[in-house]
Amino acid sequence: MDNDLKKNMENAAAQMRKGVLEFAILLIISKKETYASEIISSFKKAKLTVVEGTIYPLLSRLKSSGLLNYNWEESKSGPPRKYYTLTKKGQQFLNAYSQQWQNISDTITNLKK
Amino acid sequence: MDNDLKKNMENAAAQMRKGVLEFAILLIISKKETYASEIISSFKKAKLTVVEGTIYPLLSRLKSSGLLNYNWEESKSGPPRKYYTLTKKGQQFLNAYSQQWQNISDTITNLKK
DNA sequence: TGACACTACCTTGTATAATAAGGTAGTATG
DNA sequence: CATACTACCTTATTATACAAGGTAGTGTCA
Repeated sequence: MDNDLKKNMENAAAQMRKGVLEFAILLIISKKETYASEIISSFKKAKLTVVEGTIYPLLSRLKSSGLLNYNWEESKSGPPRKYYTLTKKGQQFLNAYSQQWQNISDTITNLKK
Repeated sequence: MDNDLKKNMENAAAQMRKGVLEFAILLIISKKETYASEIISSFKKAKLTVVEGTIYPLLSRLKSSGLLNYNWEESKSGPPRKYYTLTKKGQQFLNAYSQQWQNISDTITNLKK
């Protein structure tokens, strides 16, 4: 069925997103401190769907691994937000991630030839 | 601990590999028909470690999803090999994968700015 | 010919993690 | 004060990478 193919492809896309998710989040936070809901919106704009059930546990993981910190900040239009920032360790980690990304990206480029 | 950081980074690298694994395998097979052990060697050369326990189930999955076919061929130096080829559906799938890759790759590039 | 190395296949059990679904609570607004 | 909206978080399910271990064909050489 064509539907089958479609479903498989969505699944495949999801697979790929996963791998870069953590990297992308660290990248985003390194640019400016931000909170979960805003991150989700950013991804949506970039056409990379990420849902709440994915991002909250992930941010918690990164926090308890010492890559992120957060502080509560009041919002003028809704409940308070957890603004995340990169720790020094998080920064080191992001650098390592960048290299990994480069390596994988090069590998794919080579395979395509 | 520094060791902790190291372990985390290896883990991160693994995460990233996962996402592109299926795509990379389809790419490799699209270039020339090949068998599991040879694919593992290819990855090793590209510094993307992949082990048997990963690749055999994955190839089976791709086969039963109709993306791959295989045929047994005798070897002059060892047991017979399962040579895999892309089906038409596999080819379509690979094309979709390529677009996905492009999208994600572009997104990362943008986030880096 | 029989022991060992090598290549190639495959399976089982475990751990991790993304996702779907559903829940709590603060703030704003008519 | 009811409703909408935003933002947080948790639980149960499912998928799957990997470590470890197993089977079997072929080659080598003493």
